[in-house]
Amino acid sequence: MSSISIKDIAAKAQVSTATVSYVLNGTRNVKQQTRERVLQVIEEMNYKPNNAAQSLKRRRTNTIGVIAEDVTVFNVPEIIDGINDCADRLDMHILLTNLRLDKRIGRSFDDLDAYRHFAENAVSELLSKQVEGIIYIGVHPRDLTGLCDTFGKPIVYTYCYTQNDPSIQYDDEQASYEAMEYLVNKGHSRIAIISGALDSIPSRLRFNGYYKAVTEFELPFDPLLIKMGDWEAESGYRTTKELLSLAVPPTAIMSMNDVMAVGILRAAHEMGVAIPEELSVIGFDNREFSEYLTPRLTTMGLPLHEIGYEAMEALSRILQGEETAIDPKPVCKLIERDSVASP
Amino acid sequence: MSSISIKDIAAKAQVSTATVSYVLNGTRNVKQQTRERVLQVIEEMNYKPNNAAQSLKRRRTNTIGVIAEDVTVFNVPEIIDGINDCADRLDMHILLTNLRLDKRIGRSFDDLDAYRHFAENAVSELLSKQVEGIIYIGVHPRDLTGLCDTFGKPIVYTYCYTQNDPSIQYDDEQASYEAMEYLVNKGHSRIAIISGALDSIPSRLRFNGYYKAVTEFELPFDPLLIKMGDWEAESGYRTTKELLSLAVPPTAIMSMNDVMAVGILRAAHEMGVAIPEELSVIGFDNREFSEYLTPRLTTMGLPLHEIGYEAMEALSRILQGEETAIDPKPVCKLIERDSVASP
DNA sequence: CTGTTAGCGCTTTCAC
DNA sequence: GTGAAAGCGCTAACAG
Repeated sequence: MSSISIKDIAAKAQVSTATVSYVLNGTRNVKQQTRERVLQVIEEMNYKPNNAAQSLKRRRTNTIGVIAEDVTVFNVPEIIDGINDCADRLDMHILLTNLRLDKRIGRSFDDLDAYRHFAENAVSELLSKQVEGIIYIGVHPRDLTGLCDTFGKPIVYTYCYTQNDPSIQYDDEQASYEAMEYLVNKGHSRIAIISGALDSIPSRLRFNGYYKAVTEFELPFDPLLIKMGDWEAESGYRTTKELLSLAVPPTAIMSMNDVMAVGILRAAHEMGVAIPEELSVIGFDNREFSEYLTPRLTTMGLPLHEIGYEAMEALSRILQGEETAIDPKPVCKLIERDSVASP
Repeated sequence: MSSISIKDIAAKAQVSTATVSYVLNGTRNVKQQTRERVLQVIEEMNYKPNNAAQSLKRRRTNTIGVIAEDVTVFNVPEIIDGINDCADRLDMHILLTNLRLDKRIGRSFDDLDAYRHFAENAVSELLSKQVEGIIYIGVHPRDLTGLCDTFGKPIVYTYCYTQNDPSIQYDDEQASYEAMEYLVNKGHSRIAIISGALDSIPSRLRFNGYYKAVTEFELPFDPLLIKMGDWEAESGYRTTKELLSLAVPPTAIMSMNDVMAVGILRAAHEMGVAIPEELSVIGFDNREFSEYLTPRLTTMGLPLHEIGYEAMEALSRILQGEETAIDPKPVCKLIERDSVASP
């Protein structure tokens, strides 16, 4: 604890503590000469106002809490970065809590009870630290209704949602549709899709985009081209083998994530099918590894930075008591690389 | 600001604020019945003690600051996770500051002046928030001496260092040596190495390990097997083409990072050299993508979680005033996958 | 076993 | 243009 306080500054500069406070905050006019003297003493003594005392007195902290389900999961750091970006601009401060869910409970996301405890503790601690609002970052898009109570403090969810609170999510359906549109424009019509786990929201939404594209572009609809994966590479591998063994195989495959696309690449390689010459592949997520694959994977990039930024902005607006204008959902952006060609 | 305070609880429970404080902190014996009444009121009113007031009074925050140069760089999240892990055990709290260096100044790491400003601000803010110490996480191992002054507060650096402060770093030389040892045990003796940028510390250290292995295992020393890369995939690609064109090409290549290993794989593929049958490859860093390459890359994994954990522990010991026992450096761990075979 | 009260470091009203 | 002093919410010494 830097034991040097406003009193020390006041004494050394031969003014009252009030005056020191005034020059510090610019709350009132202070004679030029006095101000300079104070400033100099502050500088000399490396004085830093005690933020706890300030908050206590001001009854404001200008701080919001961020609860991250797990900072080591791929989507989280970039979202945090977006929040920081916006918070810096708004001169807001961030208190980050890492729930460490992946390490602590593994993948049992659906069992709210398994981690309610952690979430409640995090909220409680943040509230105790007088945050003015909270942003909750999920590791997987899902319904978190009833996870925890914030006792009236505003909360914004991102990369997940609840039925009662505001949340910022990117547009999965549009992304899926746009990926299809890209493939169609390249000349494909026999396009297969490999889904993620069926009980997941992004899977459902991305299916919607797929069907919408199939309908709008009047593509031949063939149920054989629809495969159920589980987000893991192995499922991409297995289903691709099936797909390529079809009497009339697809000319393109859209994978609901990049990891399964790895399996697609592997299966095609083994079967001597050249990508993109004989088979186009498009992934989802723009994971870091996607550009290191051979061929470099074309994929839908998630607007992670943007949803973080928007979440912060939304929370800030709520704190200002502004009308919650419903912004358009941030959209995914296609990253064109080398795994797609015309058939 | 949850306007409900200890006074409200005291009034409703018909005791003094002191008593409330005592039951809250267990600082003194309170009659069972009284305690229960107080606890119940607290529960009912969702009372959370104001942490700012507590800190002010206690003159302790139990909080340390963490300055991350950039949370979106691959090594940082896992280090943060390690810090969290240890902090949870020690019942310490973390204030995380993200400098966003990668986005703000790009890769000009060596120009301290370009970001001194950001670092100083971060320290200043943290000090103002009464942190008891600081951990600084770099995005690249390098000398940061003179970056910023912490005015006497203890600071521990990790994934970077200064000449005057404690720092936690993993053992690069040992890792490089061990990778070589692994290759030698597999039967290789003509082992090439592709370095990172020459002005970087890890490059130098990893060279040391290489030379040490060459000497100890009495490998034939051939300068032609030593290639200068720059950490990027392209340099791995280029140098591998040179290596494979040698009169007597190497049977194994050790790459100083996984990204350059991608270039190696690509070059070998183009030249029709099978990995691992005709050429073994070992990478460095265990980046997420390394297991998605074909073949899955064998690589040296960095003990990121561990250095975070150790940094927290070291700082804690310093705060306790304990002797700074010099711990052994955390060591890298070989991740055996499919890119290495016997020649 | 419980209460009274000073005071942590700061901001801000009121007075001059 | 400046200062005195109250009080933010809490803890802990002191008193009973």
